[in-house]
Amino acid sequence: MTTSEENYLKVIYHLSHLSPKGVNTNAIAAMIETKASSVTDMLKKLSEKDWINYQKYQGVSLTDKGKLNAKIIVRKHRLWEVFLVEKLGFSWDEVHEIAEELEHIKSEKLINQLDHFLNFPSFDPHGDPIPNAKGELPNINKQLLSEIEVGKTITCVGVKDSSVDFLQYLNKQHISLGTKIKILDIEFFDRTIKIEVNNAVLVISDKIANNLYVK
Amino acid sequence: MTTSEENYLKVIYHLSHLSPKGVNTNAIAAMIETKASSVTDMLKKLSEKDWINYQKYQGVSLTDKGKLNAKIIVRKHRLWEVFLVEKLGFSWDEVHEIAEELEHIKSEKLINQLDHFLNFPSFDPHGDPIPNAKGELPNINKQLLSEIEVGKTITCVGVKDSSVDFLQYLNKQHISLGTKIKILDIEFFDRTIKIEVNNAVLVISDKIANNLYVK
DNA sequence: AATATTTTTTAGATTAGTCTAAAAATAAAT
DNA sequence: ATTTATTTTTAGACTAATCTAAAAAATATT
Repeated sequence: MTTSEENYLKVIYHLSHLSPKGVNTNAIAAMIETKASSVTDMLKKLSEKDWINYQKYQGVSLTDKGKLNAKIIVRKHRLWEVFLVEKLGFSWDEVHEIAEELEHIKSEKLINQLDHFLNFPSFDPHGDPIPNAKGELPNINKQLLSEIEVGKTITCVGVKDSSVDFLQYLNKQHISLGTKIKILDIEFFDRTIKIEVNNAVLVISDKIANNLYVK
Repeated sequence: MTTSEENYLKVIYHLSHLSPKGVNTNAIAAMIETKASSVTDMLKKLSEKDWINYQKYQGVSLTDKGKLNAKIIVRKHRLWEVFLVEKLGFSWDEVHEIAEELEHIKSEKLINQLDHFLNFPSFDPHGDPIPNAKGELPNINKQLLSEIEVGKTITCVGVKDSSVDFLQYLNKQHISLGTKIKILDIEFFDRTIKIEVNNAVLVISDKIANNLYVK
């Protein structure tokens, strides 16, 4: 499997959660930052290898084989992210790009030894679940902060948007995984939320609340 | 710098120690496992970028810029090897291939943090010196076992040939870095050497003695 | 239902790295 | 000093992954 093929599988895997009935060519092109025509070419190749179900103009889905391959890549990506943060002292907003390269290193033994070395973590530094060696995902029960009612105190367990910008916003507010948050008030007009974090009061937008997972 | 370019620089760096007056096209081709014509094409490109001194039919040498780049790749390769052995529990005969991939991961911060995490090692699992971030190599004083005289007791500090076959031979004989070896006798006829290792007597060939570094 | 818009695919070209086969230069042997 | 052998380079072709431009299919709009 080439690096390029792996990237396509991974992107289709992620997009198929948003559009379960079939992933569009243009959506893939946007994620990979390439042209739709390049995507079509690759889809034919992936279909040839039986990793995706592809019918012209119909959108694609992963086969079982393709899904397992995709999960193994996601597993590698997330384990390397844990390594970078836990062992090498990187911050959670610096690791994605490096993990994008590390995820393509081939050795199966490497990744299983790494898993062991890291003590078989279930979640990466952004709270995303790490598939085990069989591709199985840990159970998760988490909600968006925007779904919590006034008065409740919850714990931050993940981010939906793990862009550098959002992560750095959270750094600035001293919000990280494990941070306790109390919902003080929700403004009806614009869904702005007043919260208590680290013994301080903070007002956050709808957009923030829609990208923070809590439990 | 592409992975392929990095591999050429690395190979030229290693070969230039064996043939300091200029590295031959065919020698490079043999190491990279490619054809001489492919090497010629790449030499033109590397020369274009000012990483090698190249004149048709004359053999090549690295420029200062090229040498520094090569050393950074060697640094990465050897640091990853230390990581694999020290942290992930790999054996010294398993790490080369994986490090061949890891050495091409781009982040400079990554490699410096890894260096720190590993406690700034000076030598890799085969006893080869690790360049520091500036490309400087640690001082080494080592000799081949074949150069030691009868009666001396020395310590194994490295291997010249780090092929899987040789390393596994050493595993079988329980010889590793740090192992003490006493020279009991040298057979004049075939340069076979009788040694004492781990409280046992062992006879080793000329070829073995020519590939073990000791101090 | 016909037309316009968007999405997707095809056709043909490009680039990096490789290859084979043949030509040219260098080195070795008579 | 020729001839022979070896090494290196050139010329032209191939593959994977990409691109642009145009055609075809699907979807949305009137």
